Amino acid sequence: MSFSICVAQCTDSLAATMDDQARIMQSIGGVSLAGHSVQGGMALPPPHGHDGTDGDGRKQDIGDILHQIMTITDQSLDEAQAKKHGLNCHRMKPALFSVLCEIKEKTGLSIRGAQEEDPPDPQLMRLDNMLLAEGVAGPEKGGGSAAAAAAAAASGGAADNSIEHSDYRAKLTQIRQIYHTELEKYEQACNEFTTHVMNLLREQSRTRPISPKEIERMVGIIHRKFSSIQMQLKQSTCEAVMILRSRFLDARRKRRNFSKQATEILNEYFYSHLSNPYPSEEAKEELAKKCSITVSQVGSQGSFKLQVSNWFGNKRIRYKKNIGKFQEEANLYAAKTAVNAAHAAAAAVQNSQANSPTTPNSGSSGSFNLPNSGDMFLRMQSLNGDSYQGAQVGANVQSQVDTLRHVISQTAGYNDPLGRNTMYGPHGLSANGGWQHATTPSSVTSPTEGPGSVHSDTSN
DNA sequence: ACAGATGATTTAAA
DNA sequence: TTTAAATCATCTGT
Repeated sequence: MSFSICVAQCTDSLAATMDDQARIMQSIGGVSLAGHSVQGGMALPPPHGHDGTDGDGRKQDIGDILHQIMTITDQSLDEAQAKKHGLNCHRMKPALFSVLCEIKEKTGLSIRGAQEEDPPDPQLMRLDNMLLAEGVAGPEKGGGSAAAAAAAAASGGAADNSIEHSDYRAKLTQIRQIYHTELEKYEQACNEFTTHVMNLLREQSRTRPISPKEIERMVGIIHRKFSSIQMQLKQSTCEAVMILRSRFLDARRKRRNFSKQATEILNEYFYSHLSNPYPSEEAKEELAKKCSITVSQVGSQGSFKLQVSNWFGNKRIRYKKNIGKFQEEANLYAAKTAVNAAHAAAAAVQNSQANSPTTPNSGSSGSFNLPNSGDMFLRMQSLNGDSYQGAQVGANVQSQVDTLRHVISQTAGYNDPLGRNTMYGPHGLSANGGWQHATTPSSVTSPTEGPGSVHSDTSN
C-alpha cells in the first residue's frame, strides 16, 4: 500500500531532479552563449590536438554541443539517435559533463540547502525504545507463541497470571511477527527500489550529467522516504501493543480475589504475628509458596511474593484503621492457631523434647493489644456462640504452652522467646496505633520463623 | 444497582 | 528498598 505511495513520491523526486537538470542546462546554455568561458576555474582537460591556442574553436565546440542538446527534442528519433551518438563520442563530452555535474551540484545544494540533514527524530527514537521495551523490536526470543508462552510460564509469573499472560504473550507475538514481516518487506522493497534507481541513474549518467554524489543523495532521499513509512509501521505497532497491554495486563482490571485457603494462610500468619506482622523475606517466600500451592498446584512464587507483600500491607493498614471490625476474625484465627499450637505443644510435651517445638505460642502472645483487650479466649467465647469448646481448648493450650515454656526456659537453649512475646504482647500497637518498629521488622520476625512456623506449618 | 470487601498501584517518607 | 496511607478498580454478596 504505502509502498506505491513511496514509489510515487520517489519518482516525484526524480522528476524534480530532472526538472532541475533542465533548468541547469538552460542556465548553462545561457551562460555559455552569453560569451563567458566555462573554463574559468574549472578543470577542463585540454582538447587533444589543440594546445589551447584556439579558444574560439573550443567555444564554438561547446556552443555546438549545447545547441544540439537544446534542440534534441525537436528532432526525429533517428536523427536524435544519431546526434546523441555523435554527442557521446564527442571529445568534449566528458569535460562538459563534469562541468555540468559540478554546476548542478552547486545549484542543487543551494536549492535544497541544509534541510536534508535530518537529526535523529526524537519521536522515532521514542517509538524504538518502546518497541524494544515491549520486546517487539528486540532480539527474537523463542519461536512461536507457544514457545513465548512457555517462556513466560517458566520465567515465573504467578500461576494464575501466566494463564492470562499466555494469551497476552500470544497476541504480542502475533504483533511482533506482523511487525517483523512488514519491516522486512519494507526493507526489501527499499533495497530493490534503491538498486533500481541507482542502476537507472548510472545508466542515465552516460547520457546526462549525473554525479556519483547525486546518486548518493538520491539513495538518501529514498531511504528517508522508506524510513518515514517504517515510522508509521512502528507507530501503529506501538498503538496495538498499548491497546493489548491495557486490555490484558492492567492488573486492576483483572483483579482476582485470593482463594479461601490462601487468605486463610495469610490470615493465620497475620494474626499469629499480630504483634509484629512484618513477614521476613523468607517468611514471605514461604507464605507465597504455600499460598500458590493452595491456589493452584503450580508453584511459581515469583510475583506471588509481591502479592503477599501487598496483602500484608493492606491487611496492616486496614486492621489498624478499624481494629474493631477485625476482632472477630482475629479471635477466630487466634483460636485456630491456638488449637494448632495445642497439638504441637501436646506432642512436644508428650515427647518431652524441649528443643523441638519452641513454639512461641503466638496464639497467646497474639492476644492482640486492643485498648480494652481482655483474654482473647473469653472474648472469643462472647463473640462466637459455639466457641466454648475452643475456649476450653484454648485454656488447655494455655496451660500446656505454659508448661512448654517452662521446659524451654529450663533447657535455656535460647533467649527466652517469651521475652520477645511479652515485649510485644500487650503493646504491639503503640499508642498512636502504629506497630512498634523493633529494629528491622524482618530481623525480628525471621528468627521466629524457625520455631514459629512449627505451628503454622502444622496448621496446614 | 449498590455498598462493602479486596487486591493493586501510587506517593511520600524513612 | 520497604512501608504507610490514599486511592483506584474490580469483585462479591445483597
